[in-house]
Amino acid sequence: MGVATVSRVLNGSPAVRDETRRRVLDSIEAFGYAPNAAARALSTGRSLAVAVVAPFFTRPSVMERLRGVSHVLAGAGYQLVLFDVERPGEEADYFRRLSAGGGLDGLLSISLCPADEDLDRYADAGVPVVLVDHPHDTLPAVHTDDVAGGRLATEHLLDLGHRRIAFLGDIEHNLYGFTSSVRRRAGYEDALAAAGVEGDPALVLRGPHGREEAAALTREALDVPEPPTALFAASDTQAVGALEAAEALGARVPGDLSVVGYDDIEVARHAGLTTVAQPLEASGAMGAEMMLTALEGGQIRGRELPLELVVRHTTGECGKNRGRTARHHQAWGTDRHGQSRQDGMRVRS
Amino acid sequence: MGVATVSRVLNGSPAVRDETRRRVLDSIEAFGYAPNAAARALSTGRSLAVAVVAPFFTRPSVMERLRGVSHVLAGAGYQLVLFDVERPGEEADYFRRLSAGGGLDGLLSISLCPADEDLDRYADAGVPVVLVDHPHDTLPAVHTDDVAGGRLATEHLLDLGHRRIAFLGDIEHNLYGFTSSVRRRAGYEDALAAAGVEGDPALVLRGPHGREEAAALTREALDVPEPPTALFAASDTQAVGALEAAEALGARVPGDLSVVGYDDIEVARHAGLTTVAQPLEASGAMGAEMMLTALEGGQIRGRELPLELVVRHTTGECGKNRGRTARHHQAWGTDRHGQSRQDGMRVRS
DNA sequence: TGGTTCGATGGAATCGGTTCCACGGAGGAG
DNA sequence: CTCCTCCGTGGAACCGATTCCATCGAACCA
Repeated sequence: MGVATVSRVLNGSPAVRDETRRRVLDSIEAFGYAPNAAARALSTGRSLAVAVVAPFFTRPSVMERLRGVSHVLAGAGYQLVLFDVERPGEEADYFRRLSAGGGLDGLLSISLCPADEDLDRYADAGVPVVLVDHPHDTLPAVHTDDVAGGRLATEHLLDLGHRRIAFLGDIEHNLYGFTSSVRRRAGYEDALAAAGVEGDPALVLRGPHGREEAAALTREALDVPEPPTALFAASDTQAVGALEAAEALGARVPGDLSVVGYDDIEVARHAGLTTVAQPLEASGAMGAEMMLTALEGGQIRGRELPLELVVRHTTGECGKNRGRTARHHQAWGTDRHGQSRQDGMRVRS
Repeated sequence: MGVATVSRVLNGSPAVRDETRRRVLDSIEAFGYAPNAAARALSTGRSLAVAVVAPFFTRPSVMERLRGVSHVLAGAGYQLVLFDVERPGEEADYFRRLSAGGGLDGLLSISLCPADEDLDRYADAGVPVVLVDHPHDTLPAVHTDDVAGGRLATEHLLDLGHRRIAFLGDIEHNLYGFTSSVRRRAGYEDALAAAGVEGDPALVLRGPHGREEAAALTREALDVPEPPTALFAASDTQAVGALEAAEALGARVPGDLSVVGYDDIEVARHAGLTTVAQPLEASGAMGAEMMLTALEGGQIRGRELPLELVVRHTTGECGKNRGRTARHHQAWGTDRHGQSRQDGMRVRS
């Protein structure tokens, strides 16, 4: 039994007699032999591992995407190497190091994008790059139409009769390079303009991403003579912060303030939040599928996923002071009235 | 410039003249050279990667532990290879495959434990194994005293005058091999016995882990002539399910039902849940530190982390029908009364 | 000035696979 | 019967690092 034959058996080559194959497998069993992954990687030039870079713990939505990625990669026998971006700027480090021969077969980036310089190096090295939740001109990306999403949310509020609608989002040039908030705001302004509502700069709130920060901004915005009657937050996390602020000020939701979020993360379902839903887990799964195709040498193109407005219990008609205080809406699961809290009415974009 | 010199420069060997080092670095820059990770791994026998196996998405507490692991490993320049256990039994597959030369330097298992057979193979291969959230006789493990935690929670309820105290936990022999629920229940029974309260089998609720399942069990348990006045859940997820059930039946929390959870995951802070807190992120970090020590050839021993009872707003004195309906407590952040919802009173174990 | 030591450097073996290529034997055709 | 083909198998080169060991030169001491 030469090494070549053993290798052929291990790799399922058909050019081995059945009897030989059996003999080899028996010996492998007897010796307790296990192939060395590093040697195989060196020889084949493929490590069967994909790097996944993202701010996993900073943004809950990213976790749900990761779940889809993990499922698909594991199913295909690929290893998932996790690079968590804890602080802004850290991702640049990862991207640089990975482009310098990290030994990974592919790079999947969630909500972030490598610098052009690094992208060139990936291209030179033949390492495919797939983006999830970040549009790109040349790279294959799984994304949604943030502008349409912003419009969808704002139109919903306009339809309910609201005219003083606040926007709550991220700082425009944040250090992570997140850009979705900017586009969602563009959709918000499109919708306002289309409805002939003049935008009020005082109603555009922006700050670092986070529940607390969002709550602080909302408290300020509500504590004025003529507060907004509705608010569109560029993420569910920020929307939840807004709900918290409304509660703190004794404002009823949706009676005094209607709130729409974005993403439909798990907490939105629990909070009964009306929100723009995008398929989070599916986006990760799709990104991973694209990565697999690219790794097999196939051609891939970016894909856009659909958005859906999920109407739950934090939005209502303007002026009707029905509704309870905000905290009443932060209830779990189904209520006694038969209707499920988990799923509200769904409206396709 | 021989290959040996280049290698020495890359590995920071002092046996290189400064001028030579500079010349080598210049050439590396000029050629855009990047070392091959697989070749290095083959040559050194170390891949600088650690496998982390856990049911990440099934249990929120595991995510928080992962965060600690990720931070420490990244800081030490190790790669984190994620193996998510989606379905019971899947972990056995992973453990087997990894023991068969996965090419990883170490194995860190969260809430799960490999079979003895696989452990033997890891030992033979010289691959260190560290357990987090799972006690073990021989393996180094980061764990807490679940029995003491169960006692802590139950004593709190007893101190408040409760006598009919229900326990809500996992099926004893669940397919994942989780055992913490069993030990927490032991602490619960210890505390009852010590207080001279006779246990009632009808008050011991067990089912598959999950919010919905917990809610269903609690609904049944409350819908009897003489329902329990308090409930200790073996996890926050289950406790939240119990809160949901209480709300559905119109039971006030803590007026009609006091609820204590376990873990202190993020949702517990938001729900104002009284719970037994354990340092989740720190447990992951500690496990990773231990792994690093083992990888450097050091000796490591298991460590026990402290528990703490965090009293928030879901527990109150027995018989006092104060309190609002359950949903009132599911509020975010701080309220207007000055006291922070995030942190309740803390009681050391 | 010659010999010795020490530090810097380069050549070559090594890790453990995959795969090209050569070889041997069996079977079919002329 | 001989030749050719084809299939199964084994030897050896190769992937790209690390590292042992030999070599070379300079410095130091006698």
